[in-house]
Amino acid sequence: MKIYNTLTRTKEEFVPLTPGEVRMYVCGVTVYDLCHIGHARSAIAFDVIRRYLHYKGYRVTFVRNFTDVDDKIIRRAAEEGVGALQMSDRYIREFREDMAALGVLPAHVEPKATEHIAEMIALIERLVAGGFAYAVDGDVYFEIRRFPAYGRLSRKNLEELLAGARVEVDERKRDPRDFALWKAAKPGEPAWPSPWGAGRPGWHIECSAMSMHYLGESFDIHGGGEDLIFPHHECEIAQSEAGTGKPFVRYWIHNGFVNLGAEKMSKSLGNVLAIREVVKRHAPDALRLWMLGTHYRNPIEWSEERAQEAARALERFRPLIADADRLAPGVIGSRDAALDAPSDATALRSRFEAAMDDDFNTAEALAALFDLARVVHAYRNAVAHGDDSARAAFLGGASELFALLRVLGLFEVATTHPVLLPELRGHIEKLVAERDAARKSRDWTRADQLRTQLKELGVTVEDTPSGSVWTWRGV
RNA sequence: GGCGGCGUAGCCAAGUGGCCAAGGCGGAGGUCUGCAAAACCUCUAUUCAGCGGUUCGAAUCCGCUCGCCGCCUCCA
Repeated sequence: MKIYNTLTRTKEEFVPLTPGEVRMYVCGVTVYDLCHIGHARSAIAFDVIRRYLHYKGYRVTFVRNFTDVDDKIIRRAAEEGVGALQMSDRYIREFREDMAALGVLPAHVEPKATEHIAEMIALIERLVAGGFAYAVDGDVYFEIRRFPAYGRLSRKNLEELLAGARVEVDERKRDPRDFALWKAAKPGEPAWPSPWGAGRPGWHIECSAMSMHYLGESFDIHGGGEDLIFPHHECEIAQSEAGTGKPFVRYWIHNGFVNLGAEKMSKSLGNVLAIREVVKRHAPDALRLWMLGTHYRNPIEWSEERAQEAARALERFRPLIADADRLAPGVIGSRDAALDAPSDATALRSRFEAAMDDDFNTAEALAALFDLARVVHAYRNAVAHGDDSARAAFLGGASELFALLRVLGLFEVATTHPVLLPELRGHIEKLVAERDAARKSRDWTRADQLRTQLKELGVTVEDTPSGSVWTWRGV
């Protein structure tokens, strides 16, 4: 399996530190507002990576943090007249709600910065003791010059960084490029006691402290949006490696942006589309399929039309569930229903795996699954036309297909449809039976009338040689 | 200014040296069907922004030109 490593800008063979085990950390969100579809992309990209590693048989430990103390949180909380922690708690709940709606699995550990202040202080003390950091008036800064590898991840030239620095120069710093590890408290701000006085952590230190706390001083994968490469991840490497003297992370993975129109979506530009809004109009699987159609490192442009296309594409898979379920209830969902897939299906599974092994190429992997769907549909047609020998191939192929779709987080629930009330179900079944009777007596007018009536209830009726099949997709 | 990315069919999007350039959406024709829906089959890029070069061979490597975008500041 190959992974594109931002550190080397090449695809590298993936070799975890401990055989059979993967430890990964992904930078989560700063909780001061609702999440937008850019956050959704990052979450889904790493959700798929994590699922695929699990599928490959690795024991995965996945950590995703919450930044719950920060300038923006403090400012927003002050504006709304609520406590900072109260505000961050609220948006953590909102985040979890959004992730659940998107079918993104929870991380194994979801640490909050405010609950790991002690680990941060300990790390900062190590840095000060090692001569990598210095305290000024209750602030503590990391001294960039003491860490020559600074700039390696983002390929920044330190001299140019200095020349191009647009930040206002803080005279107390030894070097304008030095960054804050600890910030002295201003009146009214959340603060914790520390050897340098009351204050709060700088942004970067939390991820170093929490990732090493849960995953060890060296671990396998660290991810996030590509905007985090500099300065965030650059600073994390500096702090962590200066503190421990050990390599911090083996593989750095960064996802591309979601653009709105031609422009990057960002809160500071004010052009954001909340996940909350999007899931009102589009099925989670449609959004996921849309995103996975583009490689995770490439930019992707949001549009309603793209999402609708994805929803139509999804319909190539869906009818197979209902049919497989009718022939052999439970086959699709259950793991122990080990059916032998026909050889054309297993060949496509190999193609799926080869694509995913190549830096998680979900676009290519999906192509294999659409091809697999075509194969399974052909078996389905054969069964529908009375060829009983195709039955096993159909069921085996279908269970293979949906097992692989689930690796991408699609069709998680085997029979995804809204809850159908028993009374409505009874009513529908009565109409379908009535229509069947009309068809038997060749009363086509009546049959078509009933089809129209059913359609108004959200029911699609398909006539097959083995009888009429109906599906309900809500009204 | 520095660093990086992108430009592939009507639209979206894989492919980064060599079988006919994946797949999806859309479109055209056909099979099946009482009608229909779904599905299946066939077709829909002699060509990969443009121009030069390297090579037996390039969408893929190199150079130049044009166009678009990101990072360098909080940001997934």
